[in-house]
Amino acid sequence: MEHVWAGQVAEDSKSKRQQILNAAYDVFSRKGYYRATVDEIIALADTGKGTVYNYFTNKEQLFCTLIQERGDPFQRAMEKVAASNLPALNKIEAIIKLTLGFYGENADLWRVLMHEVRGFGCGTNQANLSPETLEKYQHGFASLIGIFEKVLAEGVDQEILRPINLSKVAYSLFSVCVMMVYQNLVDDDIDVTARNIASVFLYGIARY
Amino acid sequence: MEHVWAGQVAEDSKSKRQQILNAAYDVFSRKGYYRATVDEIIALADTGKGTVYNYFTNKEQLFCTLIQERGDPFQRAMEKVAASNLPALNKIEAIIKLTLGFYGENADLWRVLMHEVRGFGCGTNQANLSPETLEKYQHGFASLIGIFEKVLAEGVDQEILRPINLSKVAYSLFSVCVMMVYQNLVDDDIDVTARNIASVFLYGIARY
Amino acid sequence: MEHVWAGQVAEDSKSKRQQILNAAYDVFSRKGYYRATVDEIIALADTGKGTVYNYFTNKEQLFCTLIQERGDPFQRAMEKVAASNLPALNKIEAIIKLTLGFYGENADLWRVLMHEVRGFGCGTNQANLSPETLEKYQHGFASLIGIFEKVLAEGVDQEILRPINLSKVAYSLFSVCVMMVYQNLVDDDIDVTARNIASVFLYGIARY
Amino acid sequence: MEHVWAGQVAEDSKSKRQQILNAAYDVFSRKGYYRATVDEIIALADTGKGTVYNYFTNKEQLFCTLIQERGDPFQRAMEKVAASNLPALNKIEAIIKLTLGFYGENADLWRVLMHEVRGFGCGTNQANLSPETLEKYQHGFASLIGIFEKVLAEGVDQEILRPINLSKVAYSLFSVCVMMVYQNLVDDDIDVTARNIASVFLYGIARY
DNA sequence: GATGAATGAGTATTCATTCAT
DNA sequence: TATGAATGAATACTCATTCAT
Repeated sequence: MEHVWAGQVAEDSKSKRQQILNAAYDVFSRKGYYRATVDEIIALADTGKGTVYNYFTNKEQLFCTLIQERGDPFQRAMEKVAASNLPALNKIEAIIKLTLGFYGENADLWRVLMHEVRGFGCGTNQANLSPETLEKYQHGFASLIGIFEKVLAEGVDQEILRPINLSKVAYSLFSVCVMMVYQNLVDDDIDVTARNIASVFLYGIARY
Repeated sequence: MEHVWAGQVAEDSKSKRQQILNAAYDVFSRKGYYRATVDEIIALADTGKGTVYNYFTNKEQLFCTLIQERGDPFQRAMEKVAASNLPALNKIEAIIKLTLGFYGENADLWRVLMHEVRGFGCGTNQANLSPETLEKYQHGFASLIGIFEKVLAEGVDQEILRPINLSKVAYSLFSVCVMMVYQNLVDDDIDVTARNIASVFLYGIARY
Repeated sequence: MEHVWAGQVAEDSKSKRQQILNAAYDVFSRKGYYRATVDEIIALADTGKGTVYNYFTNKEQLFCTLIQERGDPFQRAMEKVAASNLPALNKIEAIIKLTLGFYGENADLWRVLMHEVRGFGCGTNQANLSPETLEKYQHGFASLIGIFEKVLAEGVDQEILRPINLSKVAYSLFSVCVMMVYQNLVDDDIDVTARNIASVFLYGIARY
Repeated sequence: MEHVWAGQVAEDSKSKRQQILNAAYDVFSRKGYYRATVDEIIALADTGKGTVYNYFTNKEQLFCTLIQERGDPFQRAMEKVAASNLPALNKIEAIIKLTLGFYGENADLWRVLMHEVRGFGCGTNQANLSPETLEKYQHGFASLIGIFEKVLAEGVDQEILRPINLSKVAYSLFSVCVMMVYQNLVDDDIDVTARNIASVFLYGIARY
């Protein structure tokens, strides 16, 4: 696409893949999986159509790569917090904060993902994505919730929290985080929002 | 239409239109708006293609009819509870219960609706549905949340609840209800789940 | 459609056909043959869809009936003038006048007809109308031109006109009449326009 | 695209796009705009359906391209004659000849165009083509007639022609040309026909 | 590697016509 | 006779994917 000097070419060939990923992020976020077209992606990435298929076997695999590259660091960060030796309550606040931060940054793309993986991991799917892909993300989602559960379990073990249904509360906490993000209800200072969420879940909204 | 015995007539009068609506419910629920094809709907409804367009002007209008016919009674039921003179806490539990019940019954279709109306009412849309339709449902969603807020506000006024950010808590409560439904975490006895959700929000999960 | 007294019914059943024809005239004129829909016609005629097919076997046959009912009187009027014993020049002016008048009144519908009968009667058709229908109108058109020729021939025989190619001049005269109508170049007093057209053809536009 | 010998290249560079245009010319000419189907065009052009939409945005735009590519040279040729310094009478004959030639070669397609642009530029349209397209061609038609008028005006100015209604005669001349073509009344030697037409208009058909 | 021309399966929608009442 | 619900063939257009250069 560029008839320039060699150095440029080398850089270009390295960045082609990234250019495509960046463009794909943009387009998938704005249009959703189905309405995103390869044509729009290449226009934005300034590449040829074939190039996409050199790096990615599929529209689907392109999408998955995107998800993975962005999601993995988050997953690892969450696991790191869970494995740390912070006090239980601090851990709870920390994972809330991480979750708010991550979804805040990736709101649009993850909204798309969530729809494609229909209903946060359940059901009778016959979606746009292949069954294998679907399963993968459902699994990933489950392990994310697992982290919430694990942290909550610590609180229960340490008798800081009442004996609760871990799974339900984990899902609830997660859903509230996501909802706050999607409704633009997260304060400029994420810490504040995280603390508020934690506060509601810990102490409730009733007087006394 | 048929000079047969009453039972038949009753079935027939619902006939084509209802058959189509039922089939559409099924297909939209399983496939989402975009992937749902009119062809599949008519195959399931056992009608000709033209028949769909006799009763509905559009794929979109078919979808909207579906949503409206199911959603309106729910909305009204919610408003009725809000307008009742139950004690504030009972109202809260009641709207939670209604919400769990409604989403439990319409889980799949409302999942689809929520995706199309992107992220529960926000954002940079370029969806499958027309802007007008979109706006309508965003408005409907907002008024649903409004009911949660109103009921919570009563609790605050009556000094049963602490002074909270009504909007945030309303969204939170709603999101938890929906999440419970979508994760199949609702007990056979909805009352139990409703009470548990209320309990967590009111008194928190911390000991003391 | 009306639950009225018998007399009315009798009138209605007679007028249904006419109502449909009137509506059809309107719709075909405005939309052309292809874009005219039976639905629009019945809406205008205030009849049921089936009724159209009681009186007319086809959309095509409905159109043809329309053409015939309007065209036949014109054809006969033309023939009458041709058979009259007016002086040749007066005959020419008379058929010009008749033509201007007829096309003026039926401009839109005849525009449609002319298109369907592609190119005033020639060629490699594969039109909307059936071959038989086509042929019929091409024949009708030919006999119309024939009348022009016949009248011109009289002029030549009587040595009022130079020896000309009758056919060419006939077609020319006709085309000018139609063009005047379609371009709204016909004066309020048709006689004036007819005389002008005759004048140009008879004496030319050159000085001397 | 092909590293082959020149002849091949020439053919190929015209290749798909031109194949489609040729096929489209054929089909539009035979079927008219509405009945011409993209399926038939691609069958004739021996291409895939998508290919058509790579080169043309629309069925309409395909049609317009066809018209433009053929019509523009004619329009320019006419303007050139009008701007030349031939004697007025020769100009008249020349534009008649050009018109006969052009419509002779493009009879079928222009018949279609004329119908779509309803009645040579008038009226209550609700056509198949978009309003913009329509307007464009109505304008093009008007400017064609304008050339006739201009040339006639010269004759009047030079007192070769009587003071006539330029517009009416212009339309008349044009309509006669077109009619001659559509009725296959043009002689093998176009000059002859052109001279005859001019002769009738200039000197009339009456003796003396 | 990079490209983009070519492809065709897939989809919403229209509308003349039928036929049971 | 009048009706209109039901029908399905027909049609423009989209877009992921391939492959020759």
